[in-house]
This record gives sequence, C-alpha cells and structure tokens, in this order.
Amino acid sequence: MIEQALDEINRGCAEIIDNERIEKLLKAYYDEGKTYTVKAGFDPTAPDLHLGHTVLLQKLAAFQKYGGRVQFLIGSFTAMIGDPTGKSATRKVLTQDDIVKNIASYTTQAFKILDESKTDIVYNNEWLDKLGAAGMLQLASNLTVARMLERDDFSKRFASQTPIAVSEFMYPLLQGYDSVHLQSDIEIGGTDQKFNLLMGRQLQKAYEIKKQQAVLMMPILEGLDGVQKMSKSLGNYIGVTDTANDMFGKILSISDDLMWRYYELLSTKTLDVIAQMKTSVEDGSLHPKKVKEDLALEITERFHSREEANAAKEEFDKVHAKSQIPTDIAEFSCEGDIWIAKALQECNIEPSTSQARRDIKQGGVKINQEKVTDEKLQLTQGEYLLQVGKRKFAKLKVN
RNA sequence: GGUGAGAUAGUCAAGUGGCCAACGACGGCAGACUGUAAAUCUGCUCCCUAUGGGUUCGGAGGUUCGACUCCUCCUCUCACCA
Repeated sequence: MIEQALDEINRGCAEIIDNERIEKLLKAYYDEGKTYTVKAGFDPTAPDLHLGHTVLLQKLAAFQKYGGRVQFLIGSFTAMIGDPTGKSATRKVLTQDDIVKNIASYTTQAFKILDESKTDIVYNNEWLDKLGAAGMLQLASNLTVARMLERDDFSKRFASQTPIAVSEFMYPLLQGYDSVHLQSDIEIGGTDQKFNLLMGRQLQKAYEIKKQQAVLMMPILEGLDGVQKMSKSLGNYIGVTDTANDMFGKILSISDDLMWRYYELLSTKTLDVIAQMKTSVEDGSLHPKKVKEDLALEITERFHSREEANAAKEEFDKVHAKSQIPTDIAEFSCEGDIWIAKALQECNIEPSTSQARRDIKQGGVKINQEKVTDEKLQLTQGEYLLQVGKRKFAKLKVN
C-alpha cells in the first residue's frame, strides 16, 4: 500500500528533500489514520491557470488520495511584493481588488483537479498583516545578504544590471513564514521555488515548531515552444479555460520531443505504458501523430468532456487534414468597397496594412480559398472568406 | 552624498555628425517540404492606399544645412567610494 502511494507521489518529481519524512507520514496514515498537511502556494496575479499549474495540482490530488490535506495557500499578502523567482524585472504590484477577483476564478479552476473536501484555502495576509515591523525584523534576521545573493536569479539580475527591490528579498522569508504559521508537513512547488521552499524548513527550525516540512519539487513544464517555461506572459501556454478546439490544436502543435515531457507530467497513463509507446514510435510501429492525438484527447477531455474532445478532433481533421474551413469563423461587415489590406486589418487577422501587404506579396493571403496576388485589390459588395496563413480566418460581408 | 559607466525596435546587441527605419543574433510571421511536429531552405519583420510620405534610438531643451551620434538639464539603472 505504502509502496504504491510512494510510487505515485514520486512520479515525475524533480527532487525530494526528506523523503523519509513523507514515508513516515504515509505510514502514520495507514497505521493510525492520521492525516497530514501539504502546502502549495499560489500567486493570484493572473486569473487563469494553465497546464503548468496543473502539474502541481495533480500532485496535490495524488497526496489527497493518500491522507494528505491540502493547504491551498493564496499569496494575498506576498502578491503585493511579487515573487522574484525567474523574473528578469521587478513585478508590478497588485491591488487587493484585483487579487480578490483573481482568486475566485482561480479556485473554481483548481477544483477541476483537486478534491474540495480535502482542501483548505488559506490567505497569507491573515497572519502576515499582523506580523508587524518587529516581527518582520525578527524574521529578516534569519537570513544573510550573502545567502540571498547566492540565489541564481538574484545574482543574474545583479550581473545584468537589472534592478532588485529590497522588498523582493523579503519574499522567500514571508513564504517560509507561511510554513511556520501553517505548520505544514510537506510543501510542494516548482524546481524554481527551491530556495523559497527550503526557507520554510529553515524557518520552521528557527521558530522551533518541532517539525521541518519535507519539500517536493516538480519540474517546470515547458510551454508550446518547448524551451521557455509555460507562462501567460510569454504566450506559450495552454489555459485551463481554453476552448476544446484550442486546447486540442495547441497540444497537437507541440514538438514530438516535448510530447513525451507532457505525457510524463500531465498524463495519467502509467510510466510503463508511456515507455512502451515510446519504444513503438522508435521502431516505427506507431505513428507519433497518433500518440500526440491521444494525449490531446486525454487532456481536452479532462477539462471539457469526452464529447467535446472528440468534436475538437473532428474539427481539427476537417480543417487541417482535409483543409476545409473551420466551423466557427468570426464575422465582420463593412459599408462600401474596401481595400483588401484594410479589410484584413479590420477583421483582426492582420495587425496593420503594412503587414497585410507583405503577406499578400508572399502569397500568404487567400480569399475564398484563392490566393490573392494583387495587393491593391478592392473588395466590392458581397461576402468573402478571408484567410491569412494556415490558421487565421474571418468572414467579411461588404455592403 | 561623491566619482565613473550606461539607457537603441518583442528580447539581446551594433552604430559615436550625413551612406540610418538603424548591422547582427534570437524570437515572430509568411512560403516550400511535412504529421498545423522537428529539422532544413526562402522571404519578411515601425506606421501610412506606398517606387513616395510620416514617426522612432530613456525624457525635455539646445548647437548644426543635417543628430542615435555633440552640449545642457531631468528620470532611471549599475559599479566603486562614504
């Protein structure tokens, strides 16, 4: 029993600190039914979760199966500072209003994966507000500047002459203090959180709460480009609230290498099954596209439904395999004749008339499936199907 | 507070009086090839109904026929000193 639980918990992890502790907690659960707490912090800076976040959520869900109670920590206080992790610049500070709004949509999305009955949502401003200047100072005395500067992201920013606000130094301390207050048994986070996560252990020791949290780190999920981490600001993400069509299409557009990574971190298939598929692909008995489709279906189904996932697949085949036009196309209309470049811009499929002309020149623009060659073309009364490249479509009605 | 260095398009980074809408790299877009994969090859990459015009090189002024380039002030960053 414990073996199986441990296997599932260890799956895909980048690093675990104090695995013995996790084993003990599991043992206590199986022997005495004792539950334990698993903390994970979320920054309510953006209202949408993407698949990168779900890697963590899935791991939390795994803990919930084996006696873990999740402390879903909303960084309502720390969001005012902004986590310096991986940032090349000081983050903009959020207002309380923004935060409240973000949290609402955040938690609904999270409960698509987490078991709500085994989750406690906590806000760190509840105790951090009360910490006060004296408490802050006491907290800060636990950390030296030299140690702070050891942090890779800080030293890099320092080296590249990017500003670092002093308040950002406080971030790891506050995050660590959360673990003191919550008396967390385990904390999980991305590998980029290592410093912050370890701070929790150090502070729990310093504040003598008689336990030190185990730390479990998940790899960072790469975005669609396969290089940089998935993030909204880089635009390389698959959002939990993306439509089934988008989700399916985005997953199919990732590279084959990245696909295996996604399988490992996002799929519920066992590692054995995944390894087997990989072998079959390598010896040519299984087409990688098929494997990718299965992944796309699995994930789309998780956030939508089986029917919608299948419909998304059909739509995709229709548009791309058979190069027919998509079902839903944004429609626009205008009064009087219009210049083609202007029309493309008006329909939001080209950013400017300059760009439109360039694309026409390069043969990237089609009207009613026919390539446009004349960049001065005027559209007269009628209905047109405009297309730029392979994926941008719009319908335009000229009156 | 003092001294010195720096701020250039999405990012990095050349350019130090006209040849500059600004080298190059990355990214991005389009085309070819494909499985809307990767790799590769080609073209494009500020805006404007365009062989031309307009607005750009942290901000505001100034010198000059002409400024990203020189001067003054301001804002921000970094380093060293205190």
